[in-house]
Amino acid sequence: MNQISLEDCAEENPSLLIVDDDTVFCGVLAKAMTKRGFQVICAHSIGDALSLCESAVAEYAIVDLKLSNESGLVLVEKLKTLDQGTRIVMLTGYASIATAVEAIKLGATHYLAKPVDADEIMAAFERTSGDSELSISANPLSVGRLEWEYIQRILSENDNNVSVTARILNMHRRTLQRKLAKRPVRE
Amino acid sequence: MNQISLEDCAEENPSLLIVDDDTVFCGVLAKAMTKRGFQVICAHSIGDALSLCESAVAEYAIVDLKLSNESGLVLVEKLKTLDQGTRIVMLTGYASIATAVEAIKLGATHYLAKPVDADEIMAAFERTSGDSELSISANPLSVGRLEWEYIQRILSENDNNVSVTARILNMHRRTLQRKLAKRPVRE
DNA sequence: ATTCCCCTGAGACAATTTGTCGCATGGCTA
DNA sequence: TAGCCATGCGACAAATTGTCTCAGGGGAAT
Repeated sequence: MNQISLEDCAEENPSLLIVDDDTVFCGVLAKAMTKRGFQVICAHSIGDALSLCESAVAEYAIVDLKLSNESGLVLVEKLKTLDQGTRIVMLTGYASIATAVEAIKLGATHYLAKPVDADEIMAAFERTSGDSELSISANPLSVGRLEWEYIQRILSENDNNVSVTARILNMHRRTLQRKLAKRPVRE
Repeated sequence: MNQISLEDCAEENPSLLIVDDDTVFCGVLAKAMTKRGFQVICAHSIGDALSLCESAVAEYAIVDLKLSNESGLVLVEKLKTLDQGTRIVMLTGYASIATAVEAIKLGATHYLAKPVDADEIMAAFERTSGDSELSISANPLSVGRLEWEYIQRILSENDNNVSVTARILNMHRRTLQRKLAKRPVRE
């Protein structure tokens, strides 16, 4: 595939903030993005990220949804507050429609499910709403996937409280814990 | 639990546009929403919906993603162009993260996967970004119940062919057989 | 009529997933 | 500090699934 370039940018080397608690992943991605012309900085927690942004807010950001016990969503919100123009791509291994909706509403530019490669992230940064012809998938979600999406939705509607969600869903907390620990069903 | 009310609205009966090519679903939903105080109008295609909006744009809208061979996404875009204030909930039996992201970027207020009930839609209209405090989840379906509803839908969409449905749902035919043999109850 | 092909119901048994309990930790509040 | 609740996680039994297999029942093409 062809590389998507950011040559059009006024800046020579746009700044990019990568926030993920997985240091290995962070490193790999940092390298790939540096090669694509970004000036990369990494952070592994919301606190780290914010202090790094004190001096200057990054123009681009890649934020993981699940940061240890914090939610990347709050970081998205804060980054957007600091600078409306920041383009943020949310990344996660536990993708769900519920969190995707939240992320976009909070101002994320795009939302991608891991695994992703650097080119996909580049494309996500470039994307503007409506410019893609989305073919509507003809096949419904698998039951496993449906369950995952539903659980994520109820969970987010209940402030991520596992115990409450388990009670509402009429399932055992232990079971919910185990389901949440797994990756969403491959589609 | 307690019903979510829209009493706060200036209007006595806010107008609601429902767009779905499934006339049966449309009818059922229209009835449910009327009971909840909306002045409901139904449309079964983008063209219908737009001509209905010529005189006055609805304050609320429920749009199905898959309208025959059209995409509900373009309708979302148009409705938002006509009136930025319209609150739109996107609905679909073919949910995906990609379309959810697109819908929100185009201005939809929320995005829900079928099956849903009227109370969930009410909650979606109420919901504002990031704010999960007023989570007044009515009485969501239990996961078991959700699965049952979903299976029934896919099954009927496939002419009650158990084998085909099992493949689509990515589950074993034997398992589907067993689930179908059980009572639909379990709330 | 016979052969394919696909659907269906159902038994049996192993592989997984859940239901339950229990326990330790940590935050919040009276 | 005690009481309450949420959370993570180990352990083991109970229940559900995954697999395989067999025995029909149409329908369509030969």
